[in-house]
Amino acid sequence: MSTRIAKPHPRMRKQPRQARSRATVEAIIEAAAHVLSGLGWAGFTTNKVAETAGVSIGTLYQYFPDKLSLLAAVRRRHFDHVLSVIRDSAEDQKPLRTFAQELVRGMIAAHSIHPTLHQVLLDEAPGDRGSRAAHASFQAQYLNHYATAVASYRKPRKGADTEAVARVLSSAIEGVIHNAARRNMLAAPELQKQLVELICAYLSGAGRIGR
Amino acid sequence: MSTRIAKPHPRMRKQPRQARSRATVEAIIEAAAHVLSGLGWAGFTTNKVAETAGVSIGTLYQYFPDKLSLLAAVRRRHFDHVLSVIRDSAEDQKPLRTFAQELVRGMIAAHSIHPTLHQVLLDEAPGDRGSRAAHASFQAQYLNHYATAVASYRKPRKGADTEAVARVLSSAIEGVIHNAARRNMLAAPELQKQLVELICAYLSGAGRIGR
DNA sequence: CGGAAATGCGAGTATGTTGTTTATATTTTC
DNA sequence: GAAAATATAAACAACATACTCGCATTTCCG
Repeated sequence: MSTRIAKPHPRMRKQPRQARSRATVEAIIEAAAHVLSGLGWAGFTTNKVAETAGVSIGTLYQYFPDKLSLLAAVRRRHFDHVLSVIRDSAEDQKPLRTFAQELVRGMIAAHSIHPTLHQVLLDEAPGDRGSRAAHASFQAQYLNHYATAVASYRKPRKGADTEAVARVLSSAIEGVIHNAARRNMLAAPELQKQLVELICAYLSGAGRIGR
Repeated sequence: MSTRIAKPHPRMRKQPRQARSRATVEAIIEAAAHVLSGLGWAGFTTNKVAETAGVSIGTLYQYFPDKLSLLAAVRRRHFDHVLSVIRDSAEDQKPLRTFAQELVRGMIAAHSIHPTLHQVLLDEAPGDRGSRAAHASFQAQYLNHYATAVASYRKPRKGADTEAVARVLSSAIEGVIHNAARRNMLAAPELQKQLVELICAYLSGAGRIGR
């Protein structure tokens, strides 16, 4: 009984056709994000992901041809989420403080699900060879949204590069949130408040003496 | 908690007595920092460290009983360095902007040697079992120096927790520097300038409207 | 010198990890 | 009820790596 398993293209993953399998795939990606966030890239093993998803290792390999494609799926999902948060915060013309509050609230919420996922994705995990364009695109959009906000809330000054300001602002926010996540302090209201203060103070450009 | 029966961490298996061996040990620690920073905790192998140090693996194990003791040595050295930078920046009574400039310059310099070492040490590498007290002590001193600066430069306000402000400030600075290190942008003068701006703006407490 | 101590070497080993496959079992569809 | 889709988990093969051991080389010191 030779199983006539058609394996014409081993690099193509199987498409989930029934509802059951779609749920399985979703569970796998969710578990992957959880493992990645909790154990880091070093602890990100396919077996561990399958176990966490409550699914057999064979099932995982039925939908993801290899480890990296699974990582790519997680990355895609998370980046889409974060991008939507920034986009929503900066879409209308709001007062500076309102913008800051919504942004901070959204970012904290996004990182509360998988506290260190963002950092792991950026630092530890290997950049995807398969979709390098997608990664660059995310970075560009990410910065672009910040730059838009900076441009609209900060009066133009001589020698103040908007892009540089956007980079400093975004990395400062990320740093604070990442640090808080490491201490399980994301929910602290004091943190949220001070982060808003930081953003408002920087963008309104105070503290400039004799310059 | 009573006395935890931790087997004392053997710092060094053998004490270097001659000048040659002292140089060897130094080379090993330096190489370890380099590997940790460049390859991360996952790429931190004893063989790789020995190779980088231009030293045989056997020599390494003559002075460090195991991998973790080597990590501990790197951690000790780096933390001492960073602490001294903060201490020096905040020692005298200087104008806010001067303090910020010295702090930023020092931190950038400290991270220019091994760009991502700090982050790897905090995030990826396992917390040392042998000297958990030392680690906590570093964290405490680190925050304490920031808190001192915050207290002296920021007028007390109702409901503004000094410690929370210090934590936000320090993590924001770390975030910016870490991000810049990842892009090899640590040397950019625009970064340095904007980071100083951020610190001054936040500590001078501008941007507060109707509160 | 010259012997002893200190230092350095690096192939080898033992032990584990992990991505992936495969043969088989169960569920869904028609 | 049969074929297709989906799930299972044991097993494997390949690789990685922390650490040891026997020996070579350098330094010390009378």
